Amino acid sequence: MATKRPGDRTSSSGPQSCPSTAVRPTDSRQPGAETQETLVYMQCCGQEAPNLTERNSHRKIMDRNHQGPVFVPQGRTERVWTHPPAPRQTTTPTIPSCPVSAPYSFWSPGSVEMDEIMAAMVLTSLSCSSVVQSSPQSQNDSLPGSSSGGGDMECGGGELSDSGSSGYWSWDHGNVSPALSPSVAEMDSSPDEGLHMELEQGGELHTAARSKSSFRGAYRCLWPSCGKVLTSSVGMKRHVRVLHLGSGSEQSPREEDFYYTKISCEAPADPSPVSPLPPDPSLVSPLPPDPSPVSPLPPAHLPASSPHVPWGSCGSPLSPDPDSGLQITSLGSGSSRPSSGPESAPYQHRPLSQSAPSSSWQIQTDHLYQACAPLQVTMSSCSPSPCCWTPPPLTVSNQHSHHNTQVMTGRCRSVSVGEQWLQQSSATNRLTTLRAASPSRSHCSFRKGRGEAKKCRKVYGVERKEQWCTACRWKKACQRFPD
DNA sequence: GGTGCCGGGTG
DNA sequence: CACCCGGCACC
Repeated sequence: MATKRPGDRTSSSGPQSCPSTAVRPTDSRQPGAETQETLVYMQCCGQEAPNLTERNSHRKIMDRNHQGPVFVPQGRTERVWTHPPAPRQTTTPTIPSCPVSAPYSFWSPGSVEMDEIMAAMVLTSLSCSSVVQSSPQSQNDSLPGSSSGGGDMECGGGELSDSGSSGYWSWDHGNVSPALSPSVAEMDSSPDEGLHMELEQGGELHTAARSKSSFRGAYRCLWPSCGKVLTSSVGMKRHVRVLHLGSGSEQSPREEDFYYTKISCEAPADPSPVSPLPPDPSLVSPLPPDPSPVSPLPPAHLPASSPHVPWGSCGSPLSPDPDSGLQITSLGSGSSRPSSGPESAPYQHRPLSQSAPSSSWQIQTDHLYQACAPLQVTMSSCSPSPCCWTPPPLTVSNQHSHHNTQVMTGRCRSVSVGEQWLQQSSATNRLTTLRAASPSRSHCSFRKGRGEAKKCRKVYGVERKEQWCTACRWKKACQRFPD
């Protein structure tokens, strides 16, 4: 019943999810995610991360993940959840070198502070660099002890990233540890990752400290809630294949190309904190790697893009950043979508190689699609208001997610697209998504604005009812063009 | 009023 | 389940 639903939302999602969200992103909501993040940050900053014990284990996992192509979402989630306790561990390390002095206050005992700190850090990092990467394993193993907090960061990032959120972590570390010149070691050897890029970035960042803009070429994952940025195409392909397409078996190698785009950005000086390409922590992949990317949705970019918001891993929407959307958008089809205002963001992202336009559409659609599902999940994880586009149903740990998942999940996958529709809808969808994202969690919801969604009825018309998806025919939620 | 979809009914 | 439809929220 309609009435009922709304109620649910409010009760579960609204209040609970964002208790005091407005102010602070990380609150009690999701202990797991938040804590984790916190942890990561701390470590990164502090580097020494005394608490590594737990970390280490995680790292290992991460490392594995990095190296190994296969990520198990579950792993991520679990890890994440496990963390919660960890934060406390962070003792008050004396971390002198962190550039970001203010934030560091986190050492101080309140978790709350931690949150704030995190937020600050995130902002900082965002401004500094957009590009991130999952870090290589090697560092992790070696441990943070060595001066580089970077290692930890990455680790943390890695995990997250692996899980889907990774990207942003990485950059965080970059930002965070500007002072620390990331030791070369950090960079690590794996060619896949395109570490060298990091190096450069790191170096620049460190040197210039976030203030300047460093140019980088990187590959950004276009997957809806994943904003992961890698320096190497190979690494990105792998990322896409593993995390988004599934173990990568089915898809033709080519397919990955559609899911990422090359970007060159000048970072830093970016005034807008949010904008940086955030690798969306959110995530990713739970969706079954559907080989055929067919989903009507336009690039979920928006949501994805914003994801950068570190906290929560939510993708983002905290602050509805138009910026984020930009990047992704571009790739859709260069020609077709000029760029909506927001898209024109400061960063210049270039759609790289997306070869066939048509394909790109599909991809986008998929993203959206997926995005939907994930969203719910994300929300849960995201602490603050934002909701999110994140992903993995796996993570479902929250209240919100429950219902969302149920609903969304179901729909996610079926779909064949009405191409035409896509184009039109894509634009609209985007908007929709944005909206949804920005408001608080609730949006994820089910009933979305009517006007924007095109369903079978609109697409095919009543006359061609045969072509409607069964759900539409039965007056159920449209499966073909899910919100 | 048209649409999208939940909730419920029937076979 | 598949197939329908009443009814309601949205637009």
